[in-house]
Amino acid sequence: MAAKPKYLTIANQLEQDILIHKYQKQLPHLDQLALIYQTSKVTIVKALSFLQYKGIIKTVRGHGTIILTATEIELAKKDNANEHVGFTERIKNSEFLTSNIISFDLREPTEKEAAFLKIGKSEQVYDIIRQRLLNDFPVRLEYTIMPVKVIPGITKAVLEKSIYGYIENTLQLKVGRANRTFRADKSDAYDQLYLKCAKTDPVFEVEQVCFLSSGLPFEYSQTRNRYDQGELTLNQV
Amino acid sequence: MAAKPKYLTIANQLEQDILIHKYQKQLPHLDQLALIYQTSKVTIVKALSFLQYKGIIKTVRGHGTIILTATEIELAKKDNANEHVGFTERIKNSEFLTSNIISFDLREPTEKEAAFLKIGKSEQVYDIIRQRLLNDFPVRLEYTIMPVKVIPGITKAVLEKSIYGYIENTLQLKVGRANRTFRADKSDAYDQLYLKCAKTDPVFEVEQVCFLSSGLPFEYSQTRNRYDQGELTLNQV
DNA sequence: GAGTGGTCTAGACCACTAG
DNA sequence: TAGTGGTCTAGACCACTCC
Repeated sequence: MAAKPKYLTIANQLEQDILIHKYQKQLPHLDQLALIYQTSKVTIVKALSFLQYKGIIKTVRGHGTIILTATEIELAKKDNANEHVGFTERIKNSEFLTSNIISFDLREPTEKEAAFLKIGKSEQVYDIIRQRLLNDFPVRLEYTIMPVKVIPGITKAVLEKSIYGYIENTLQLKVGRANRTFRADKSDAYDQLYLKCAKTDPVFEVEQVCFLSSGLPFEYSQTRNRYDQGELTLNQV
Repeated sequence: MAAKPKYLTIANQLEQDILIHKYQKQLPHLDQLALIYQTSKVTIVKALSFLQYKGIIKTVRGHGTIILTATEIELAKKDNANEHVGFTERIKNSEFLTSNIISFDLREPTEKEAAFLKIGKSEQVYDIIRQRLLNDFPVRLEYTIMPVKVIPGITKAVLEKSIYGYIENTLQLKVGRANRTFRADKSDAYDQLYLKCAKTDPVFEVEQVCFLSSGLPFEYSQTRNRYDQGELTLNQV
């Protein structure tokens, strides 16, 4: 018995069929698909709504289910919004991402940080600055603030590995939602030093607040990306 | 009879109830909600999955439906990814957005443009450069390329009003998906001139390809935002 | 094991598109 | 008006969490 729900199995099968051009511009009718997959209409609808979400098809009420053009499907796959989730820790395929800890302190939060993390002014936070290198070339500078109360026991050893791994495996906490803001900014002296960028080079900044699945904020961070090493692509309706 | 499907009506009602703290940390069980709203369980599930998508609740199989913290809900509402859809034309509440046409020409596309727009090298395109001002202050510089064949009849009068309005109302075409890439870049001489920014100021660039609902690409554009006037916020899981 | 969310069915009916 | 996608029901059963 497949662990996957039937509608996902059907969605994946349909996706394959679309990719090999088994269907041309349109899929068969819902009833026909229900017959083909020996299932009910509602299940087919669910499968199709998943494919629509993925940017592969488009349903038009009263008309039919249209397969998007190859160009649209191709671009939809460039969407990397989810790769920025846990951006701090994500390692891309076979690339060599390393950390260089620039500083690691304990202190009280600023007013802004306390507000973002919903903590009192006297509750201590870790103040972590890390340089991230991709194949030995600096790509990001990360300023991370975390409340000690929420994420206890961070050490240099943890920072050198993965904070997220520590949170999920050692502390057995689950990471939930995140809120990220992307913007351009001027580079400052630290950027120039640690990103090896010119004085006139901008940086691509990602400011984020991350929550545990319990709803507790556990990280406020600012990531300064070399402007030639970070961009975000979205596919939208 | 409400034009809205029942599950949306229920979702909106539940959202209101959550906002006025009618429920504390958790919603009633599915069966209970089905009873309350005199509907079937599946409809309730659909309503909840919509609220989950909106970032208001979180369903946990085997446990219940949890209301996210006020902080999370608040941040979820800052997501402005969809405001960047039709960014070129969207006018914010009661703000005064105007256009200043810097140039408007017809020419053949570059190789890159032809590739993005899926047209031949000899098919003419409009080449439009517009400065956008918010309350008389320059905020964006837009470079827009459109194939004449796809969007015929563009004039300066159209540009001064709204290209999207012309496409949808006059040409009766429907706008479909868009693919956008956000990045930081150095400002160039034009940015400095038309965005009134300093030589060292960066710009926040949005590069996009837009499609008609038919799947035909109709616009390739690069929008250069003053770095203090444009940012993108996403809320993710 | 009790409780709760998720999936699935078969069929009715609604809403929209297009000729 | 015919064809097609969307919603809805009532109830069965599955999958997961927590005690």
